[in-house]
Amino acid sequence: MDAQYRPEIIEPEAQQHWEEKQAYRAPDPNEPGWDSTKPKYYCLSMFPYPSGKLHMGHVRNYTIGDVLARYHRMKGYNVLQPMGWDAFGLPAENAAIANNVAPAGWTYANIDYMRGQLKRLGFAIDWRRELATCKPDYYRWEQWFFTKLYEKGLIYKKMAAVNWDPVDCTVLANEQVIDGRGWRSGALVEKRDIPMYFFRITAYAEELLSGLDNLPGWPERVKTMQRNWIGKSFGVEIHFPLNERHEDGQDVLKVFTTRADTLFGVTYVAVAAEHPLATQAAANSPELAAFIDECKQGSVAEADMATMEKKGMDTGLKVYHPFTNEPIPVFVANYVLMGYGEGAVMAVPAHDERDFAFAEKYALPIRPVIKPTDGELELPLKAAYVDLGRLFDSGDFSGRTSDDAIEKIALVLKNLKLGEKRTTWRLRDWGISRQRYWGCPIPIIHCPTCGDVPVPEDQLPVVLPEVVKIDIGSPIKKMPSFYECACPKCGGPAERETDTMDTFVESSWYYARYACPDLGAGMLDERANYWLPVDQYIGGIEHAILHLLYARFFHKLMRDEGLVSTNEPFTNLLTQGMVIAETYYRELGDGRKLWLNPADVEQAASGPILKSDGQPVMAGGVEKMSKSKNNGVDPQALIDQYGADTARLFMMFAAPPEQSLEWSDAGVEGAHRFLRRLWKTVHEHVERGDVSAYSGAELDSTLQDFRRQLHQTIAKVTDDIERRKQFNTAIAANMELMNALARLDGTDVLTRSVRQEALENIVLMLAPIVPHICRILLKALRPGACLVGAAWPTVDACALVRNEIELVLQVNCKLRGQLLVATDATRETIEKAALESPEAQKHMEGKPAKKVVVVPGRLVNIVV
RNA sequence: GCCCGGGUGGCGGAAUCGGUAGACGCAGUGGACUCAAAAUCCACCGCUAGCAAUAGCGUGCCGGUUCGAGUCCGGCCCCGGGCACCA
Repeated sequence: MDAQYRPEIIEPEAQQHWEEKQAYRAPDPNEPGWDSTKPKYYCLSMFPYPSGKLHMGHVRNYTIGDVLARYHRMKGYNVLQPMGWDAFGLPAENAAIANNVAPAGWTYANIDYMRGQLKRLGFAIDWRRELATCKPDYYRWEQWFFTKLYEKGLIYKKMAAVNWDPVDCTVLANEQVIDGRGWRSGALVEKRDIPMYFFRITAYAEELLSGLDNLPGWPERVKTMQRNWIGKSFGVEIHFPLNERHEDGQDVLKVFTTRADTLFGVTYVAVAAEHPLATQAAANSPELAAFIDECKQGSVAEADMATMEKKGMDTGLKVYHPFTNEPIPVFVANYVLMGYGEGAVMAVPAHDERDFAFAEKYALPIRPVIKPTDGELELPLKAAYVDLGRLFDSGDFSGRTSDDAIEKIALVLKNLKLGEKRTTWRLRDWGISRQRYWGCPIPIIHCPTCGDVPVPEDQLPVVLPEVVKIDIGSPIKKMPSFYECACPKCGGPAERETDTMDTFVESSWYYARYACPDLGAGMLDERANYWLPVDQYIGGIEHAILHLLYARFFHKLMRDEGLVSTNEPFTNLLTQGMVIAETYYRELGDGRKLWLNPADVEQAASGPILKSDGQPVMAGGVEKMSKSKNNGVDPQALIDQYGADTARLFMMFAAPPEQSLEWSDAGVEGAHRFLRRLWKTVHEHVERGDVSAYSGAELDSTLQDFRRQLHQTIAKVTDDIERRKQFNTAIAANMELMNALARLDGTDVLTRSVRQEALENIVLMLAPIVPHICRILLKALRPGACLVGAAWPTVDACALVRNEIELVLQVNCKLRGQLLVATDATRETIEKAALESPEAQKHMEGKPAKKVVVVPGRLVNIVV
């Protein structure tokens, strides 16, 4: 064994060895190497978008996955850890325009570079399963599945709003709309309705909601976010007649409310700008038409809708209160969403904050009808009273509680045929059409006679041309060779759909395809049912809702198509916190921002400056590492300087996985120092000659204490990795053990055998985190041993036994000393010993004890 | 704006079920080794007062429950993630 720790030599050597031996190949059932007695463990990290280089978030994500994969391998599982590329997406098009290259070439070059980086980090990946979603052998099955769903009616077409840039004449992603303007053109963005395909995710809303209750391995916060997102709410649909006389079959304005108890407090109703009533009223009011146009400005993003100034305009139309027949004005309001509920809301300013603000702004009446169950309202209201309570000024319903009134009002409305109880969902159907080039083509042919016809299976895949010239707008929309085709039904001339699919579609089923990436005859085969569900899924918390909900949805779609047999795709979920970093930018002349990488910026006395020109830059706040804000930190420099093990160790030691982490490389030295110390310790030990690990001779108290710490550490580290998934404390425990080992001097055989036992176990415990160095150290300690196939350490229960324990002694909750008692001491003995101890006597100052609290194994607190 | 998290020394963090706040590491200070430096090793290291023993304060802020709160409850402030076309 070399006296020096040289990661630059041992790491590539280990990686080459693993690759040659296919050490991390995960055998499928009945393949060579498959062992039917081993339980399977499918460990999956979210695949990366090939943006160019890895960033620290990737290192964090994949190291967590690798630690869990390697740990379970040591525990005797048949472990699958695959890797692939979420290869379609917007950044490829942007890069293509900026550098005048084709998105495909750019993407493949990035994949090659990033694959090299992943291999350099030494992850135990089965690389033969690698897939890229932009390859036809992957997306052809997505297209095939699309046609199946289309035939089942689970996909349909409707009009929906997009961000329209009127200067570039192109659709913009929400990310490309900044302060209501197109990022390239700077033009004011408009909402425009275009036809789009939708996945009927709402048909699965109930199951997506209830299924969360059967996912104990998911973080509660993710389940809460998904529940809120799905947003099942029970309420009442109320019909406001458009005519004064209530007659059957008359026109009504439908609204949905969860607060039917406030019905007598309605002082106006508000409809969305796209609502038919608004259109009708605008026909003879140019002023209103102008206002409706104004509402159509701005982006379609909900965050923009919710933060913009609430505006409205009276349509002049009236509806009539279903109970009192009172006329109620109809407003058009920019905050009412056409896509949610009925595109109309009843407004109760007294009991809704938004309505209250709106009513104050437009001097509309505020009519309180709910008061606290055990008190009175302070009138006039200074703010909306939004809690449930008791009704007043509400006709026959006055005096009832809110809950009671909601039931009763729904019943009476139903009898009047003016409404009924209803369940609504916040979840909307999933629009998947994108007017972009670099995505999976939607397999539909538009025929003037037959309408929309799905592409037959034998004509799949619809291949996306990879060699294109790209500027603003999708090249396939200008490419007759792509879109001109014959109708599969009637054979007449027809046109192919030129929209592509949302990239979330590819990432909704890739986890299943890893089981059988080579399958040419179908989407999935029996191997998927062996490996699925994923036992451990690891990825960023930013995917808590969309990606994870879509993947759950897709799994159910695949189940109902008979492709998989389980209900949920991911049994256990670990949501890693974001790696965040400061963002820096400079304003360009036209108001746009040029984002600068933190690596190119340094802190001067005057503030941040660009290293290259020494001129100041603006700090834009701390955000998740991303391509668009250019604040990703490339791990390559770290790997080059210290090696993969140090990068992995430091990343795992920096913070627990679920916590967000502001990037700083302060402390990398310490991680590296620890590995050098570990190397040196093993080297010195083995240089003294072979010794076998301790096996049961009589020990003095020092060695006994040390062995107890060793086996406590094994227990703790096992629990930290397996249950707590907290690696920083697992590393810290090993560091403490190393510190204790360093204090253990003595070169007799017994001490050396205990040291051998400790070092073997430390090396095995650290192996999932720093596999390269541990591979060499294990070989040095146990000549002939191999890390691949090594077993996880076990706890020697005998080493943990102790006769006495130390309790904390408190007087009035203040720490006053320690108390050594027998492990099996009774409460009475402990109390007596505590009261008699000199520390207690001193601080009790002769006063009698009011109470003595004994917490077994922990402390005694004497209250005086 | 709405939904979900987080806030502990100079810094990253620990305290797992309400029981010793600050493990482990970084930075810093002092020392050993060295011609010197690097590396390594040893010691100290929350704040205030004190020579010290020790005392008081201390987990974003305000209040509450409890013998006991970083941990539980109520209210606020700040930071991060998501908001359906970034992935």
